[in-house]
Amino acid sequence: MSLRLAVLAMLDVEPGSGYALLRRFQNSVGFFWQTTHQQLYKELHGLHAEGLVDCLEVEQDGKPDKKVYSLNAAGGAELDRLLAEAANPGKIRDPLLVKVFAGRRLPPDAVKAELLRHRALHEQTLATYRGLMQSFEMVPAERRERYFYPLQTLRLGVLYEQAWLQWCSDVLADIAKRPV
Amino acid sequence: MSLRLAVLAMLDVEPGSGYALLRRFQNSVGFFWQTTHQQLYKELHGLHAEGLVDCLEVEQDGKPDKKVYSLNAAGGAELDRLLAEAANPGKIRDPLLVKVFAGRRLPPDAVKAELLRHRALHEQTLATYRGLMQSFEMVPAERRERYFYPLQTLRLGVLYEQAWLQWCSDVLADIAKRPV
DNA sequence: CCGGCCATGTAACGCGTTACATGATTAG
DNA sequence: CTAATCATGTAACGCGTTACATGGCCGG
Repeated sequence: MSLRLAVLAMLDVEPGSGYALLRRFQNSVGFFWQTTHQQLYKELHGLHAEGLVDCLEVEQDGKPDKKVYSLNAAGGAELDRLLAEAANPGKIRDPLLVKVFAGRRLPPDAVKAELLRHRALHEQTLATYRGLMQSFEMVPAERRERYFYPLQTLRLGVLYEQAWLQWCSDVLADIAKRPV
Repeated sequence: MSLRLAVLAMLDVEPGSGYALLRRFQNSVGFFWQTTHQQLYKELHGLHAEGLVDCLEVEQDGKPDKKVYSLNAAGGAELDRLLAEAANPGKIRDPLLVKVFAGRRLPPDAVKAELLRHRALHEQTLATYRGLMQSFEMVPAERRERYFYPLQTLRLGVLYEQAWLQWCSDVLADIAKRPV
């Protein structure tokens, strides 16, 4: 149900076409709840069929026509209902940990290489989150209140990536210390 | 493919029935790659059909019969092949973040309550991981080498839960600081 | 007697991913 | 000329979850 919640929340902020929503998605909620355009369109169809969103077809010149979706009263109620439901924490699900678990079977250099690669990837993601957080700081103070909660989610992203970086470094250090 | 990798890795350590594997799973790899008995049995059937594991039916008295699976040469080769493949980092996927993202629509107390609940859950999980790490310390030094890699994965669990705890506390503090 | 453990499975459904498909405009 | 952007969709497949199903043994 989180995709539905995410879509309704996006539409609550601002109406938009599936395409536009997807791009907004990928630069915000998408960091901690991924989706594809196929799923998004399907969800929008579903929401429309249930009467939770309104749809307006807009003709454009030079660009394909689009369908602009917006939240209606029923959709707002549904959003509030979903927000009131308790959610369980998501669980860790990372292929790298499965590989490291079985690391004994691999030559140490292969493990090291993979850890270095992942550390670099996590550094990149961390930089992305930091960049986004900085861009929030440029929002004028009177409008910053609107972005209070989205900003908080980014803070988790930063802590999350830092934890992974720390771990990659720790494990690399431990491997180096091992008797050969 | 991570389930397959995890199953092969478990069988590499020690053969066992689907049921026994599941329990071992839930106290080790299962922390960062979840599965259910249904999926496990399916995977074992598949591995057997592909000739990657051997299966021995064992009759027991007082208990139902069981099928003990063990890794064969082909399975070992497959395991090494999967281990050699590069894996991508898993992405964050947590409903709580979706909710917090849309937090504006909720009364602050509801957000606080949910954060407190999640903080308690993460504290529990952290305690579990810490307990498991301690039990590793009791393994005699000469056999500890075998558990080097599994122990490393637990360290990530600890860092991960600590990051979440930190975040819950940070957000709660920030909410408290806000102008009402 | 009831619930939990041991042990294995089938079936239905939904979510997620990948591939396939179209077609105009614009920037390099 | 090529690639990207805008814009929407269908189809197939596999992974994951939940429910359903069975049945003996053991401890409280």
